[in-house]
Amino acid sequence: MPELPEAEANRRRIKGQCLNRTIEDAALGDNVTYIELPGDNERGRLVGRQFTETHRHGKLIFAGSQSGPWICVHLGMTGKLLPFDSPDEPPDHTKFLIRFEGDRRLAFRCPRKLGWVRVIDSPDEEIERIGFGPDALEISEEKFAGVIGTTNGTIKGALMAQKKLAGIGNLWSDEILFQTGVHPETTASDLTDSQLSQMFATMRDVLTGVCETGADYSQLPRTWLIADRRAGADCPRCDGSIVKSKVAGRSAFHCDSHQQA
DNA sequence: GCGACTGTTGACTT
DNA sequence: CAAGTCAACAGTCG
Repeated sequence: MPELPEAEANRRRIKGQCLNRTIEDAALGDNVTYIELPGDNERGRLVGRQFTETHRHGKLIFAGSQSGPWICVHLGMTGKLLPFDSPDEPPDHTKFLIRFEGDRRLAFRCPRKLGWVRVIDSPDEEIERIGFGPDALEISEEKFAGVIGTTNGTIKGALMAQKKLAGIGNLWSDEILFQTGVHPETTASDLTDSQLSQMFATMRDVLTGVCETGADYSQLPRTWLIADRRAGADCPRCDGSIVKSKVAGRSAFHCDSHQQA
């Protein structure tokens, strides 16, 4: 579950179920080669501490406290943070497991091992270190227009560039462009002020809308692309049809009628 | 069984 | 700066 709304749904689970409980243990799961996870010393730093607050920036999820330490989690393609209670067993493909006092547990499930977990001192420092741009739900319209409108590459690539704008990936970039009526290969710097303004509003609508459902796509309006995001599907907004292409190295889906190049 | 997908990013080359 | 390719991984689908 990898973009901003999915990260937000995972953050909320931690906030709801894993705060203010003393950590008794932090352990690695099975088969953890090739995946970045905290080492012995870093895991040891968590023991005896509590998470008292959470934070999210783009696709990154944080849990920690003012005095630290924090965990910083990236979900990759298939990562998920799953709180549960003993004696239930952790899910398959659990790579990192925190045991809180009492029965509460937090599992990081990550079958494809493209996600990671770090123990850090400060979310802001980590965001700075990685070099992420502003969070897509915190950026102002002016800064959005400045950052996106000056990119010489494709608009789809610009929306997905985490160092410009953090939080949007393949799926929701397609949705935003679909709803704004802009072709994914449009050169970003060719967009008009009006198009950028409309795209900013649509971006917020899409991201907040998905967040409100807890990233349950079945609850999203039928007029969105998401349910028909496959080659040959009828466009849910006009009499066009959905075509698949490759833009910025990713599979892109758009309507051949209301998203003209 | 094989090959080609897949919501991620990073390194590297053009 | 940006695009394209390859790489990392494992599950799923045809």
